[in-house]
Amino acid sequence: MLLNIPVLNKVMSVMAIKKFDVDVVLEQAINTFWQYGYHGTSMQQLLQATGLRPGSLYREFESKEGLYLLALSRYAAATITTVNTRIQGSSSVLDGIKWILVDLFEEAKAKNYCGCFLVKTQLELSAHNESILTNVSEEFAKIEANYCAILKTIFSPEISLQYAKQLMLIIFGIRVYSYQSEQPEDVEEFILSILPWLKGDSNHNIKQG
Amino acid sequence: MLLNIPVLNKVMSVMAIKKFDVDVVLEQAINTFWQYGYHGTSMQQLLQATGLRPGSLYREFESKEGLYLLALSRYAAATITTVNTRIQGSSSVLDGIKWILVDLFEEAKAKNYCGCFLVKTQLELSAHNESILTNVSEEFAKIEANYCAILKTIFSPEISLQYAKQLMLIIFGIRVYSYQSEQPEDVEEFILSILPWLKGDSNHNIKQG
DNA sequence: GTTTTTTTTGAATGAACGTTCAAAATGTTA
DNA sequence: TAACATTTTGAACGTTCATTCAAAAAAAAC
Repeated sequence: MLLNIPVLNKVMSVMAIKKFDVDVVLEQAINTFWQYGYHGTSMQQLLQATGLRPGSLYREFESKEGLYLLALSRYAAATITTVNTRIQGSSSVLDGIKWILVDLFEEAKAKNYCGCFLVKTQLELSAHNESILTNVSEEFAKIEANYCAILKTIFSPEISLQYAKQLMLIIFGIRVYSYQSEQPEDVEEFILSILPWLKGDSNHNIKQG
Repeated sequence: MLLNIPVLNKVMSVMAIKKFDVDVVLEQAINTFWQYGYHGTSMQQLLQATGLRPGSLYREFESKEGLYLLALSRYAAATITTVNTRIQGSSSVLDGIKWILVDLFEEAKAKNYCGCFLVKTQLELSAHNESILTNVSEEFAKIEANYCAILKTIFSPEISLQYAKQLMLIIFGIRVYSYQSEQPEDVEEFILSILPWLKGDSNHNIKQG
């Protein structure tokens, strides 16, 4: 007897099977929107990128905006996952954060560098679309809170709040500065000169200290 | 006898007088593009904002892109002017720079905060329009060079280059971070914690020192 | 195998887009 | 005032936009 898992049950009993994979389509939509922006991407482009026909796309995502919102939240979730994976894979929290920042600079060397999808959305739609923008703000808040929680494992709550704010600002800075061709010669040194507490070699900021 | 100033001469002898002031129109175009972006602004909006008719606008600026390019370079020029005015009006170079940064945070409290027109252009059109983008890159280079020249009056050339890069990155950071509602409690302290050399109370970085 | 349910198709829709240009208006010259 | 030069007007152009929906196809149910 089959388990009565709702999704599974639905697939195996009532629904006709879809030809396309929603996850794949969303990934393709992210890449297109990320590169060209909301107003800069036409439905034509999205249809070509996803291989869907208008009817299928609209049945699944309701509208261009609906598709954008889903793409955006998926991107945001992936961002936090990437951060946490980096931290867990590092020998220390501070080392992990440092590498996240170095990675951002490295990412910028790619031929089709796109910056940050969330930042681009924030700037492009700040005067336009409220429903998308509240989503972006929430995602930024989540990301900052995530950094804060990470920092709290080694710093006091007050210091963690302060450093998380610094981190967000620096990340935004890197995301925009990276469009310019000339990067600092020694990226790591550059980062440490702005965020000296990443060195972790002084102990005057250690938690409860 | 009238002086033979070319522009004046042209106006008073050959040309029929225009009803609109190009400077004013450009200012209105800047505000519209700045707020809604290139793709997010329609010619309809521009016609309404400037009060011009299609024919007049196209005769003067050739195209939407032509108008955008002029608006952009005008904005960039104003940016550098603002910076230099601030520096000249301050008791010291470092104080001037500090106030420029504080001003950026203050600016963000305005109801219709628009961020930086150049940054928005860079992000929106990075995958689209080359002719506009090369302009943006050049303007950023000019702004960084201007900061560098200012810093060279008190620091060594090497240090000035390094600090100018830091400044640009932090300014980009502020420009994006400011969209978020919660600013640091003490903005000045926040700035000094990221760019401690702005304090100017240590002398280990002084020019030729 | 027939019925029922769901998905896909893709031509068609009306609206909005950036742009044009002949005609009218305006200002200048003689 | 007549002839000329320049600017303004605004309806109209062809294109592209996001979106729709009746019909066809496909899968599931019985």
